Amino acid sequence: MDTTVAKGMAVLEALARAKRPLRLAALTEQLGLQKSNVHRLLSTFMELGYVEQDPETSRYFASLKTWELGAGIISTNSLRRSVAPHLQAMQEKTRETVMLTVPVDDEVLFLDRAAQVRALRYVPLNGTRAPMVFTAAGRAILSRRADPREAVARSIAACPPEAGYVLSQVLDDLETARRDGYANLVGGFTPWARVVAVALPGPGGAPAAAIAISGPEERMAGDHLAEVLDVLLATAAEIGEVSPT
Amino acid sequence: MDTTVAKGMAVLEALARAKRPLRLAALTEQLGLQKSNVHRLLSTFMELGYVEQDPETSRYFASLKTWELGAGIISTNSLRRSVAPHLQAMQEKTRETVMLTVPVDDEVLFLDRAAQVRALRYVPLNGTRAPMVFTAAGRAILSRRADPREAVARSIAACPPEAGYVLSQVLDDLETARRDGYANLVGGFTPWARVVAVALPGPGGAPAAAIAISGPEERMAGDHLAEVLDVLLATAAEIGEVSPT
DNA sequence: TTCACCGTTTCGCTATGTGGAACACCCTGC
DNA sequence: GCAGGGTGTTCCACATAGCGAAACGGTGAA
Repeated sequence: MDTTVAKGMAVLEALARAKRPLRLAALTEQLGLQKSNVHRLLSTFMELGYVEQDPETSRYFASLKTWELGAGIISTNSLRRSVAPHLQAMQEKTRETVMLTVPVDDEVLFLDRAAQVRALRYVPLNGTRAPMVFTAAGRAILSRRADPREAVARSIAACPPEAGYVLSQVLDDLETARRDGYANLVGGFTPWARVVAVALPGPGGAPAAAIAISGPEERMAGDHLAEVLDVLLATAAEIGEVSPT
Repeated sequence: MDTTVAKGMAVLEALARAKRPLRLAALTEQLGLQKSNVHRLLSTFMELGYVEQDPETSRYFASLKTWELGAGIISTNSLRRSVAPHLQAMQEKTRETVMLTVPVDDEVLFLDRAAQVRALRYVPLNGTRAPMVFTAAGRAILSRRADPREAVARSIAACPPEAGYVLSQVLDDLETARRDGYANLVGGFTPWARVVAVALPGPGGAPAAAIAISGPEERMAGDHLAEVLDVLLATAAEIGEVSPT
């Protein structure tokens, strides 16, 4: 284990997560490292171009080069590339917001989305995470897992207590989702919306991703909801098996 | 200078840039490092979650966690956030592809774009770089610099020789762009397109970004081109000064 | 079977990063 | 105006953490 690299990545992560430039002191405290240590790491990153410093406030922030790093990955991500056109098609057919997510250790990660421009701000940004049971996509994935009990319990613990999720109830919901072939959630991570989602199997059959369609609760009902579900399930069948990387 | 971190970032960068998982041997050769050294760095990154290994081929690739790192940055990038709505408006008015770029050491970095779905694949991906003089956006920025001669020369050297750019000619073009208030380029980084671009001033007046509109050469002419230019210049005026971070 | 190449592991050496402390520079409030 | 606490930055002796040559074990081709 290369501790210097680990510390460095912790610094970069902290800067990337922060909404605004950070003081050196804030970083050292947050990371529990030595002042001089953090300072040298920051100097190194600045020399490499990954971090910049506001000359006035001498606060540090991650540069666009750090963004480039990730942008290169997502552009070659085979899952996103293969599903993207289907997302577009679904969006055009339903006129609702559609999303692609993948499971990452008890959370779902929002990978891609397609939406009308005006609706974009109501959708989680690409790169955000949410507890699995807090989203329809996560529930669709869990409902396809062999033994989700443990993961569900951990995931519930990660949800805000106001959600009031209890294990038995969520497990029942998952069973329903399993039978129906899709998950249906209202009042989760996007409180204003009803979201329906279906898991995409990876090689071996285990769920490797999920596609979801989201809309205002009052609109996601009746005939329109039925139509949305048709599109969702048909698209999932069309995509078939995906490769998780 | 923290050499371990520098080596680590070089490894991550190589993995992120690669289109497919890389062999250990390929990495060591490409980076000129020791086999065991690269191996330990990779192990560290795997432990941290930034790198994964294909269990069958034992090839290494950067994980989605690496993408998350950058995704966090761009979502809070004030330049992109403030310009994005203007990009959308320009796209809707002109029906052409519009882009936002920033200069990064003699290159332009594509930050954001708005396009009709079908046209998306003809546009550089977010996160791509191109030599400044090879793009209209870069030329718009250079034309607003006090003394671009040196940067222009370096940038020409970075262009493919087939482009056949010569210093005096490019400097003339820049002078024209300076007079007109916009750059106009055909046959550059996107060979099939005519691109017009205008620089956005940062605090202090130095150009800090550029917005560009791109379309097929035959369509970007006559009245339509005039209209496109109107929209471009009006939007730039509307945006005014931007903050470079 | 042999050979060549690959990823992985080991281990002694020393170069390298460590962290405590001192420094220089604001501010702010007495 | 001057002491005080707060910055970010620099310094340096020490020991540890990373280095790299070499050996190992597995796989596939000749």
